[in-house]
Amino acid sequence: MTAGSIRARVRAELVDEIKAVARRHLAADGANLSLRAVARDMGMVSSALYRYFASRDDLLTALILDAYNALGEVAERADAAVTDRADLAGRWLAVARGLRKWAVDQPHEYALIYGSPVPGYAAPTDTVGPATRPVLVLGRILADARPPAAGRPLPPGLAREVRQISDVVADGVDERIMARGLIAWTELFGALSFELFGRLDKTIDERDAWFEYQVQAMADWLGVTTGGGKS
Amino acid sequence: MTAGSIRARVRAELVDEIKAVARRHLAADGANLSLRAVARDMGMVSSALYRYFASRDDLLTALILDAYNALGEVAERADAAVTDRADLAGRWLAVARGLRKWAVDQPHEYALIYGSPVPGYAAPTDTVGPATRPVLVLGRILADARPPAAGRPLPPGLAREVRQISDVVADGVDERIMARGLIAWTELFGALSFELFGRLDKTIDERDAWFEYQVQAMADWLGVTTGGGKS
DNA sequence: TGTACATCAGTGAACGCGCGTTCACTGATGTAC
DNA sequence: TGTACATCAGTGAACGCGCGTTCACTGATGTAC
Repeated sequence: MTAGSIRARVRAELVDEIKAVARRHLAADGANLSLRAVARDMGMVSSALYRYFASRDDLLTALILDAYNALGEVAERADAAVTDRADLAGRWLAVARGLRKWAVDQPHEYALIYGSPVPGYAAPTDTVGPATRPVLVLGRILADARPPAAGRPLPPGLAREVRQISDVVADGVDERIMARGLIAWTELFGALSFELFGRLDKTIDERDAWFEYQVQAMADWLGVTTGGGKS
Repeated sequence: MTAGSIRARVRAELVDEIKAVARRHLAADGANLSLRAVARDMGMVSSALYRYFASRDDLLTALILDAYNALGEVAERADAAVTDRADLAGRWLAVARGLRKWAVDQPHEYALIYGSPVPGYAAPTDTVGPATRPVLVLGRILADARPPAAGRPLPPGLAREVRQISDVVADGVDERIMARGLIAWTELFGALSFELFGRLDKTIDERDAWFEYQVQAMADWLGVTTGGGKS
């Protein structure tokens, strides 16, 4: 290994450490993360951070990108871990549980990507790719499952758009199926946001059971029931 | 009218004006609202605001309370406007549309109450009442409708909690019905958050149609179908 | 109706703080010959 | 292997800014008798 690569490695490690410290600061400051506070925790002077990130927004963007990628990877791994590839309810549940575990473990990173947008911050275009990674997993499940297309037909304009999504993520599955998937997806993230943003406080303490019930209900509704219900 | 009441009225009007200006500032600053900026817009010196609000957090709390109440009122009015009280899908749809209209019209107030929690801000307990106002409307619809209880049974601990909710808001309706309602509710707010927080950008432009499709699907699923579907 | 006093709204200066970013700099680490 | 130079990491001071909150104050508006 050449000397140059050492410098590069140290640099990469420092970038990682800065991001780790910054992630810890998300809890206290939310999206108005303080560069100076991060520098203090790093034992550096604030201007030194500019060797690693061009601006505060750049650091924030890096955190956002990492969060999307982490979440995407969680979804992919959860799906991949289901050995019976035909068990669609199983795959949906595994992905849902994986996403929730990640979100509960790093609530502030979840808030960063699925919470209210940061005022004055515009995400650069290169966040688009990683942002769609989790949906790709949903798409793959639908594409493999091809559950019966049920429900109301979509109005033409909407149908076109949903089909476009389906073409990209779900191998062109019927738009009613894709719409179902997106609705279940919306419910899933709605559930996560309710739980993490405090809407369940003093109302539902049985968080695990409630989440489980919700995603089971959506699995049933998706038409991929495994018949595990008692009734 | 006595002179004292004039002073009180002027005072109340100023409080309202301050809140209105502050609401406008939510767009730019989000939850880290600047007292000084509000004072500037009011043509006042910043310390003058302390005649009306004890602190910045107090002003924020007032905005949050107003937002909850406004949303609650919107839901109540939308429900009340449906003349056929037995038309449960109609009532659900009316409430959903009303909530969405409000949220789309004042996205920053929506973000304030349904977005990521403000770091360092703890909502005082008197926000609890207004916060539940919208759910009460859902409860009343379920209580009037009593759709067939379908779906999986709830595990005992969860069933107890959901029943408690049902007792408070839905006249003790069966917990499976209440759970359905809550899931639909979660989907509804998930849909609003997706739309308002940018998750639909560059993916679904037909916002109205998509929202309509989603809440129709949930209405059908709630078991309160009016049979309007073509298939 | 008029006067004496109390209440209230708003001012302006100040405190102490933290922030993002720039810039000239010092030393150490790497590269080329 | 040794030297001359270039690159890079990190420092420390500074700029200019905005913030929430306190405090003594001035004048106007209300109240009591």
